[in-house]
Amino acid sequence: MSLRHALLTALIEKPASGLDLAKRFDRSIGYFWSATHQQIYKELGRMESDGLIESTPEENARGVKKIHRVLGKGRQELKRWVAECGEPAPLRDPLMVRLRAEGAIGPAGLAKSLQALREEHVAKRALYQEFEARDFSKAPSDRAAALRHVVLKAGLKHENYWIEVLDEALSVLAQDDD
Amino acid sequence: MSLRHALLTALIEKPASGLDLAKRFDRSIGYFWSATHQQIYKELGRMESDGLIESTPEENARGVKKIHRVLGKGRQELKRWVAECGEPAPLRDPLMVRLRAEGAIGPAGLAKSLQALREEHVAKRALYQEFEARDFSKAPSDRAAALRHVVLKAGLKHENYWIEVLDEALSVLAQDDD
DNA sequence: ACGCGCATGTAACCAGTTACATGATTCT
DNA sequence: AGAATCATGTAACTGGTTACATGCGCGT
Repeated sequence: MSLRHALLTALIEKPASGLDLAKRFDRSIGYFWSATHQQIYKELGRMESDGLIESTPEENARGVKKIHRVLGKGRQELKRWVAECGEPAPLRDPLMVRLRAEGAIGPAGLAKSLQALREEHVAKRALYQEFEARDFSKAPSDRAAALRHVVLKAGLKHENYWIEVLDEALSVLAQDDD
Repeated sequence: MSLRHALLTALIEKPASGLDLAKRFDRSIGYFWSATHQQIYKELGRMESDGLIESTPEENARGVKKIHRVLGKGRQELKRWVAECGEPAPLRDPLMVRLRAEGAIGPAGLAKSLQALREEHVAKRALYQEFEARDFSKAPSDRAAALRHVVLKAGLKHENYWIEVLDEALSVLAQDDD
C-alpha cells in the first residue's frame, strides 16, 4: 500500500496532475519507488473517492488536466502510516536465484550478463554522486533536507552493495573462464 | 518468472514434494526468494503441464504425496534463463517513502518502528554469521559451494546495508527527540 | 484541417497474499 | 474412533505490468 503514501508525500510537497507525478516519479521519488502512469491514475482515483485528496476539475474527462491536492484526511492517513510498524520486507532477488542455479547446473554464461548489470549499477552510482555534489555539498539546514540526504545516501550504499556482490560473483565465475 | 527457476534449481539439487519445497524455502532458498505453499503448488502444476518436470503419481488427488523431478526440457529452460540478461530490478522500498514522508509532514514517531526494524536486521545478520561459521569456515572446494558462499555473503552485506541506513536515519531523527 | 504531443484513462493479464477446504496417515 | 499432522489444493483479492484507446490544444 505504499504507492498511495508515496503519492501523498509528493502531493504535499506540491499539488500536481497525474502526468506531473509520473514525471517526478521518473526522477527523485521513482529512484526508490517506481510507478507507471496507469498505476498512478488508478490510485489517484481511489484516493479521491476515499476522501484523501481533492481533484479539480471534478469531471472524469480524458485529455483535461486535473490538479490534485491533499486534504486533511490525507495528511492524517500519511501520519498514521509513517508511525506504523513496518514489516521487514521479504527479500526476493533473482540474481541470487541465478547464482544458485548456475551452481546446480554448471557454467551457463552468467558472467556476461553480470558484467552488464555491474555497469548499470556503476552508472547509477555515478548519477547519485552527482546529485549529492549538487544538492548536499554543504550540511543540510533543515530536517526535511537531512532526511532526503539520508535517502540519497541509502541509494548510494545500495549501488555499492550491488557492485561488491557482483564483483565477488564475477571473481568466482572467472575461475573457470566460463 | 523467477519462482519457476528457483523451483527448478531446488528440484535439480534433489527431487521433492510440494511441501518439502515449501520447507526448504523456509530455510535456505527462502532467505532470498520467499514463497508460500499455495504459490508453489500452483507453479508446480503449471511446470508439469509445460513439460518442465514430471510428477508422480500423476492423478490430482488431495492428501496424496507427489514427487516432482526435473526433465530435460526443465534443465534447458533453467540454462536459458540463467544466461539471459537480467533487468536491473526496479527498486521499491517503503522505508525510503517513510523517511521522505516524515520530512514532508514533520515528526510522526518513526524512530520507534525503525528501532524495531533495526533489531530484526541485527538478528538476521547474526543468523547468517552462524551459517557462515558452520558451512564455510574453510575455503569451499567446488564451484557450487563457492557460489553458495557468495550468495550468503550477499545476504550478510544486505543486512549490514540496512543496519547502516537505519543508524543514519535514527541519528537524524534523534536530533529533535521525536 | 490535420498531425503531434500532452493528458487521462480502460482492459487484460500476471505474480503474490490470505483465507479456507479437503483427503490421507499416524498415534493414542 | 478421534485428534493431530502431513499433504494438496481452491477462491477471492491486491498490486503491478503491458498494451491499447480516447480526448484536448497547439503549431503549421
